[in-house]
Amino acid sequence: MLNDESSALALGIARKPLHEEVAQRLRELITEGLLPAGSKLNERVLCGQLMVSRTPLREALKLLAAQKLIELSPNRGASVAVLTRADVEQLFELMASLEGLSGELAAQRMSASELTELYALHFEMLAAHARRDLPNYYRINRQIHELINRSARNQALSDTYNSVNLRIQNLRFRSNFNTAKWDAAVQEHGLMLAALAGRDASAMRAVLEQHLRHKLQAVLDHFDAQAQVISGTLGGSE
Amino acid sequence: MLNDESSALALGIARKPLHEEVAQRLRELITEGLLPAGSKLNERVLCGQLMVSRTPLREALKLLAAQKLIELSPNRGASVAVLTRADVEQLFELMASLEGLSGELAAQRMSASELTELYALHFEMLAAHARRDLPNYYRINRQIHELINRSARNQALSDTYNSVNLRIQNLRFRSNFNTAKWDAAVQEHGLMLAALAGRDASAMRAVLEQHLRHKLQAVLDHFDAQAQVISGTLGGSE
DNA sequence: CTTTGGCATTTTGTATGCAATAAATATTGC
DNA sequence: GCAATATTTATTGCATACAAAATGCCAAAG
Repeated sequence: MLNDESSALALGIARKPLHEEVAQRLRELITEGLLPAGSKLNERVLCGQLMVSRTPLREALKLLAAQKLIELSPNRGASVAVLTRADVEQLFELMASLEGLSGELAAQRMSASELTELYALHFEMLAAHARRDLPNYYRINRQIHELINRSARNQALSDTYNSVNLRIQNLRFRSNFNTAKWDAAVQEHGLMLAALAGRDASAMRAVLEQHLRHKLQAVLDHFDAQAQVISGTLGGSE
Repeated sequence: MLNDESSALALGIARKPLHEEVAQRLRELITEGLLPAGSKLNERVLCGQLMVSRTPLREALKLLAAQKLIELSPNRGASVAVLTRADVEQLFELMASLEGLSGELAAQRMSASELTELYALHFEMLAAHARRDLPNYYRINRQIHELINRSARNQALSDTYNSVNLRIQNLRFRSNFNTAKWDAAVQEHGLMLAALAGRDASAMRAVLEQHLRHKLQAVLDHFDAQAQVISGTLGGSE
């Protein structure tokens, strides 16, 4: 009854399982912030909004819970995962190591054509930076890190990286981003390219780990500022 | 930090969701080798064996698929994940980095009492080694690595470590284990303790990464030997 | 006024039924 | 006899019904 044929407009082949589509959509809603951290996920309501029955929805929720994007309490349903300050620090600590390994391996394994493509992306990024075009900067930045990841030639690493990245992605978007930090980040990207071109694996690791440390600092600054705002809401002038 | 499992004995009436129990049981069956790699998982059959209906079973399967322990093909069901040689190399490459980070952090953060406990476990392990008691050696060895992990004070790291470890655990159990390699492993454990006692984070990382490289070699030797056996089955004497 | 016990409602957990897809088998044409 | 196709069978995907648990409400006792 709820099976809508209008969405199956493809050539009949390659239809993804419904629970995967649901999971993907929910992931988007969470990382985009439309489902804020801590918000409760009522099954019946979500079924209505996503136009699916409870079975695929519940299967999707199990998936997201395994990725720690949501939390499931027995008999009390699901809610979007909330990250404490400690969680953020730990996730970035892990992420720094993963990026470090990724960069190290990429320095050893990246092909010439990949390096060429990376240079192209780098200059695109410089352009976005010069224009102070933040959305494009983020987009290209992500492409660069994806390319480095691919060049590391380690699927398990990429999967793990992406999984951790999902959990902190919404924070990264919302972090403090003053000009000084931005300039520093761009400069670090220059060092990354130099390390990769020189096949200097340890230098690459060092640059990426520092890159992540700086990013953590920006995120934590924003985190603390938010906490300040929330705790000061009662006394604040609104 | 109290998790769901550890607090289960609080008031006696904490029943775990069925899909979690099913997932745990299936995980055991896979890592123990009772469900060998590549074997097909028929839902109806498993329902009969585990005495549950299809709904919690399917939810459990989604969980295991997210952890890459099984693979789901649309409309064709689930099968236990098969690791290629490349998969094994990549998983160990990642694992080495995770263990390295874990050890590095543990060297900085391990408490005195944890270090004491680690020494105790170490000597127990030496005893098992002296007796050539492999099962106990494995058990204590695992406890040691768990303690190091706990001492790293990073839940996200521990979770990731455990997730990756699950995928290669069955291989580790079945790897080549001649006396020379065993002795070398025990010696490396001695170096680990020295590094931890001396709070030498980088030494700790180095030891653990080498430890994993050696383990990979043992696993790959066994992997290749198995491949040899399988490809030679036709010409072998039956 | 607070607290406690029980009822009603809501929400989650599990089982089952039906439809759709893929695999296996039988059948027909050559 | 073989290949291509129709038909049967088995298995997964999805929806829904029913059961169990939790939440909220309200009244009654202290």
